[in-house]
Amino acid sequence: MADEQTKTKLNFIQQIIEDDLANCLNDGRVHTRFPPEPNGYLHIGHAKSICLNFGLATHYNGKCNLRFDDTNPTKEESEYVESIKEDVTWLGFDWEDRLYFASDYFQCLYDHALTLIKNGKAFVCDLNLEDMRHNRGTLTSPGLESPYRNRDVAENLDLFDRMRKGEFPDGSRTLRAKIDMAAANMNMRDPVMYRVLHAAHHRTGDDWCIYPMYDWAHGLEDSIEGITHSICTLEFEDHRPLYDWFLDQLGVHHPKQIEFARLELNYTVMSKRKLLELVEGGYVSGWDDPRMPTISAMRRRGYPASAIREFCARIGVAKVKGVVDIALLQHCVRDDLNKSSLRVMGVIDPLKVVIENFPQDVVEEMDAVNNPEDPSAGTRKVPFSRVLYIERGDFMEDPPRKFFRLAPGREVRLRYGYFITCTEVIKNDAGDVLELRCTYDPATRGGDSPDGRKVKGTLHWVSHTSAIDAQVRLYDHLFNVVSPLDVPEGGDFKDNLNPDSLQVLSGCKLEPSVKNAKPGDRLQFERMGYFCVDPDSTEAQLVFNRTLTLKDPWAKKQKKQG
RNA sequence: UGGGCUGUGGUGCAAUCGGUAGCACGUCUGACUCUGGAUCAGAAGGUUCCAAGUUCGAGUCUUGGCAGCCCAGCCA
Repeated sequence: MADEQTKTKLNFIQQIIEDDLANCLNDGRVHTRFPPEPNGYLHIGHAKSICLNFGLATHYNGKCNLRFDDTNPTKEESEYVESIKEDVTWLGFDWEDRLYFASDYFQCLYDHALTLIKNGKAFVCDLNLEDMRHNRGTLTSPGLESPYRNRDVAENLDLFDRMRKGEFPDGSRTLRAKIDMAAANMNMRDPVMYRVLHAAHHRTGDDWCIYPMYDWAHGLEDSIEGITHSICTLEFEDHRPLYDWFLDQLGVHHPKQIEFARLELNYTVMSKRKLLELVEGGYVSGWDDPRMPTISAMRRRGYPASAIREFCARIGVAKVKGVVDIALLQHCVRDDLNKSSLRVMGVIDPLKVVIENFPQDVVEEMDAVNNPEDPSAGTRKVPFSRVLYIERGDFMEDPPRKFFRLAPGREVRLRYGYFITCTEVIKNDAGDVLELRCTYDPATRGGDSPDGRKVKGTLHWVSHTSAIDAQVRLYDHLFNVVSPLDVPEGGDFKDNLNPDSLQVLSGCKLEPSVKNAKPGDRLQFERMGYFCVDPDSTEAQLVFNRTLTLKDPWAKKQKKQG
């Protein structure tokens, strides 16, 4: 697989790694990991982390583990584990035989906790949630030490053992690290290491009724796996001293944690909690609704993995929190698809055209180029006949200046077909255009005029004789504002949902060559954009998602003028 | 009236030992074209958060401010 990271200059993480390498740290080893919690589907922000961690590993000839951080059984499910594995693989990365789970380490973590207790560095606390909160103090004032803080080792050992055996109800007791209730860093104020939780775990079932907290588990997991560089997001900067403390107390392998800014994209939200809310509230059809910023949604929509990787390489890595313009992602997708997509003609909003001087029962086979960017893609035949369809938007009865397409009395080219001239407009009583009558110039077969005559417009079209009916789903931003989370007092981010983000069109007409398209296949419908066959397709009807439109200055101008 | 982190064109990133700000996306012009695509050529856009200092020279160093983000879950 192409290593996009080699193309760019060193980012600050690579600089740190190269310094470490130069100093012979970790025997020259580079070992990273991608540690998702299986409580939701992966999104484009995770793709950044995945590309970073796996990319760094391949770049430095190291390894990258996939480890599920499943320390909270109340939120985690196997469905998420499976989707995450699928997404990482689809993105093009391989954890080989290094698939791990935090739950694999529960016993090990427990034993380490025993060590801390024996060394007087951890204690069982009987404070309830409210009292503990109260005793924690505030950002500007120190906390109060727990009255249970100085229990002796034997009692702590006994109580912790009984916690594990299930003698105490949820929330009644915790195991806490004994650090410093007056620390300016809140994370150091005797943090909870274990809580009692009588909940079934997706992998360990009912084996445990106490579960380790993230802060206790995470750094140790990295240590156990021999991770050299623990790359995580900015909000864990203040947690680093705590991980350092645990690791130093235990005297175990000590990875170096490096924090970077997570990806934010405009016109969308990136929090798993909010995405879950959209899914559960039925605002979208599921985690893979093509409007979602999830990897599975992008895959379904037709974004190539290579385009996502390229995007992740281009946005760079830094500690500055920012918001990337979704236009950059779209640019990467277009750039990728432009080179790789086979072209085909499809009319999304059909308008019937009758070529009056074209013979009744003749069907001609026209030669069409499959991909002008790639001659090796070859050509195909497209049927042309007396009755065909063009895009409704390609005709205007009373066109404005600079409208290059069809209008009464005007001549345009049908791509790979003939020049046609509109001679008559047939309307119903309401004035809606029902069909167009045209004539064609037989001398322009294939789309070139022997007399050198030029036309301004070239239209795509589909022959009525062999058109395939399809459903096409058009998408726009899920939210209609740049920053969906910016809401007035009392507002909700869902108020910013774009009511027109999905448009479903049926009766679209496609050229016969797409007949055997399979879910996941990507095509360009000439002039209309890139499309991808949706899994909802049936024998009876193909369903296409529009991945993206082509760049369209005309449409943009129209939109600007309202 | 705590701690941590961060401030470079609209946006995202660059700028080796301090050497006079560059790339990409976006925007706007043209050219070309059997996709109003692609491609090509060009333009606009920056007191590098502010101030003082060191220096021949500061985005880079020093000091002092200011602003933004994160932290008070038995979530991760």
